[in-house]
Amino acid sequence: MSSLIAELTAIAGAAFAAEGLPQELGTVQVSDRPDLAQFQCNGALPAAKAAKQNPRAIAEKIAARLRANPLFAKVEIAGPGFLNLDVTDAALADRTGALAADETLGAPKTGAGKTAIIDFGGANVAKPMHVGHLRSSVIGDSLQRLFRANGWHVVSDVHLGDWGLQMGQLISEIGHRGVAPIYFDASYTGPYPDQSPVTMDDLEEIYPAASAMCKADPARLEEARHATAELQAGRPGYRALWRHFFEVSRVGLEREWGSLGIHFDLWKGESSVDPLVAPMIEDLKARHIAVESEGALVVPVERDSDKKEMPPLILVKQDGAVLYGTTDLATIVDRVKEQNPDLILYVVDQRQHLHFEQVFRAAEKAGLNGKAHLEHAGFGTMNGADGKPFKTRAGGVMKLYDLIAMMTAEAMTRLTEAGLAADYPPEERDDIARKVGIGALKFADLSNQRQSDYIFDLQRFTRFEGRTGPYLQYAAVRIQSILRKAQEQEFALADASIHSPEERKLVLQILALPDAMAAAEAKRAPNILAEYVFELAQTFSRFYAEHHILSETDADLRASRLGLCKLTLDLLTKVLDLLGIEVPARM
RNA sequence: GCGCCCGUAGCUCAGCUGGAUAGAGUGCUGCCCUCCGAAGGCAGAGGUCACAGGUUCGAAUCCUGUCGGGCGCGCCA
Repeated sequence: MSSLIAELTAIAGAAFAAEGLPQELGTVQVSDRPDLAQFQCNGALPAAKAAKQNPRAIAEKIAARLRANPLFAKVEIAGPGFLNLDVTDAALADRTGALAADETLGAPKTGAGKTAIIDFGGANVAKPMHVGHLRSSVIGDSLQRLFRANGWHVVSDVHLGDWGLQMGQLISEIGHRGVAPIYFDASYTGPYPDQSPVTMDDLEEIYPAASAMCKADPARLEEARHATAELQAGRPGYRALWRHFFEVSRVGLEREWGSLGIHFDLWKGESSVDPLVAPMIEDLKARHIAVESEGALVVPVERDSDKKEMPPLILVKQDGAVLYGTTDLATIVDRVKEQNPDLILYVVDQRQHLHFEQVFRAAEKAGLNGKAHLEHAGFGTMNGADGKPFKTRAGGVMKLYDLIAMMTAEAMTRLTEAGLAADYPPEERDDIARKVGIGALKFADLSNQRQSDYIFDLQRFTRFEGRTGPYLQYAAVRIQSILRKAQEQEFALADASIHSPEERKLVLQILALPDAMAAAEAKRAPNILAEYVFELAQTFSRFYAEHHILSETDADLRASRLGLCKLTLDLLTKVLDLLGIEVPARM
C-alpha cells in the first residue's frame, strides 16, 4: 500500500501532466498552515516561473482538475498560488482502516529486493565499550531496524577491531607476565587449551597496562610490533591466544549489546579478511592501481575536481604492515563476494569521514564494490555539560556499562519520586527502571540530528515531562491501561471513524507514518522517527483530553475511539521499536 | 596553511533539494481534575534565524566574504 501523501502526489502529478507540465510539480506535502488545510501543493509557483505565467492561473487549472476528484473535501488557491487541499473524512477513515489491517502498518517497501550491509558498533577486542561506542550502536541499530521494516534484506556486521597493533601489545604483555607460557613456546605445536588463560576483566586491566608500557618504552613497542607481525603471519601459539581474546571479548560484548537490545548478524572483524589482503594487493599492483610512494604502497585517490588535498590510501606501510584502510578495502571485497549488497552503510564517527572517502574512492577506482553504493553515515560526539567529549567526574573515559547503570539508577529515582510501580515486585521494578533508563538514553541520542554533537544531560533525558523517552513510554503504558480496562468490561473495538477535529488530526498523524519511515530511511535519520513518534503521542494526548473513551455511552462512538487508541498504541510501539526502545507492560 | 561541519527563543534542540505568520521541549505567567493514569491539556510572554553583501517575485534554507566554535589533514584505529 502507498501512503496518503503518495496517493495525493500521484493525483496532483497527473493533473500537472494533463496541463502539459512536469509531473514532479505535483508533490504534495503536509500543510505548513494546518489552520488553512491538511495538505498543500506548491507546484504552480515553479511552473509559473518556468512558463513565465501567472501562478494563480496555473493553480486554477490544476484546482479545476482536482475538484473533479471525490477524494477531496476542499481544493483552494491561496496566496501567490498555493493549492490547499483537504481530504474527506470518509477517505481518511478508509485509508486508516487499510493501514490498521496491514501487519506492517503501511511500511513503505523501499528496500524490496535489495540488500544492505550496515557496519556499526565499532568495538575492539579486549577493550571495554565506552561512551564513544554508544552512538554507533544506537544509531546503527535503529537504522538496521528501520531498513528491515522497509523491506531491505539487512546484514549487520560489528566489524571488530581485532587485528592491529593492540593485539601484539596484549600478546607481548602476557608473555612478559608469564601467565601462559605454553602459548609462547615456539617448540610446542599444540593442541592449546580450550579454556582462555585470561578473562575479560584481565584483559581490561592488561590492555591499558600494555598500551602504557609501549608508549613509555620503544623496545616494548618494537616487541609488540613484532608480535603483531608474527600473529598475522600465523604463529600457532599467538593465533591460539588471539582466538581466546576474541571469544572472551565476544561473550562480554554480546552481553553488553544484549542489555541494550542490540544484535548483529555477523561477528566479523579485521582478521576475517586477512586471507583476502595479499591477493587483493597483488591484484591492485598488477593493475597499477596500487603504486609505490615514499616507500609505501598506496592507491592515489585525488581527483582534478578536488578542492582539498586528498592524501592517497596507504595499503602497505614502509615496514610492510597493512593498515585499517587495507582491511576496510578487503572487507568490501569480502562483502561483495558474500552478499553482493546494493548498499554498504558505515555508521561511524564523523571524524573518520576523510578515511572513508579515501577507501570508497579506492574501491570504486579498482571496481571492488560491485553494485554496492558505499556510504558513510557519520555522527557527532556526545559531549558533557562543558561542550567537550563526555568524561567521568574523574576525567576518565566512561564505560558504557557505567553509563547504563547511571541511567537505570536515575530512572529508578524518578519512578520512586513519582510513586510509580511502588507496589510492584522488585524484579519488575528493576526491569521497568532498566527499560526507562535505556529508553531515555536512546531517545535523547536518536532525537538529535545524526551529524551534530549533543550534550549529555542525565536530569533532562530521564524526565517524564516533555520530549523524552520516558514520556513516550508512559504515553504507551497509559493507552495499554485504557485498553486493558476496555477488555475487562468487554467493550468492542471498531475501525476508527471521524467525528471531531481531534480525531481527524490523530488520523492524519497516523497516516503520515509511512512517509516518516521513508524519509528517515532516505536521510539515514532516526531523528525523523523520534520527531514523528513524539508528535503522535502529543496528538493523542489532545484527543484524549478532549474526549471520553471508556465513559462514552454511545457504544459505536466508544468502539471507534477504542479502535483509535489501539491503532495509536500499535504505532507508538512500532516506532519506539524502530528506535530500539521497549515499552513496559505497566509502570 | 588547506579542507569539512556548525552558529536559530534564557537553556536544549528541530526546520536547511527556497515559498504563506520560523517550530518543539524546557523554564516563566495564567487557566483546566465530582469522569478513562494532570508524568496531561489550553492560553500567553519570549527570535534583527552570528554578521555583511549577492541571486530571486520570494532566503533560516542557495552563493561570496567576515567573525566565533568544533573537527580532520600518508605510514594509529
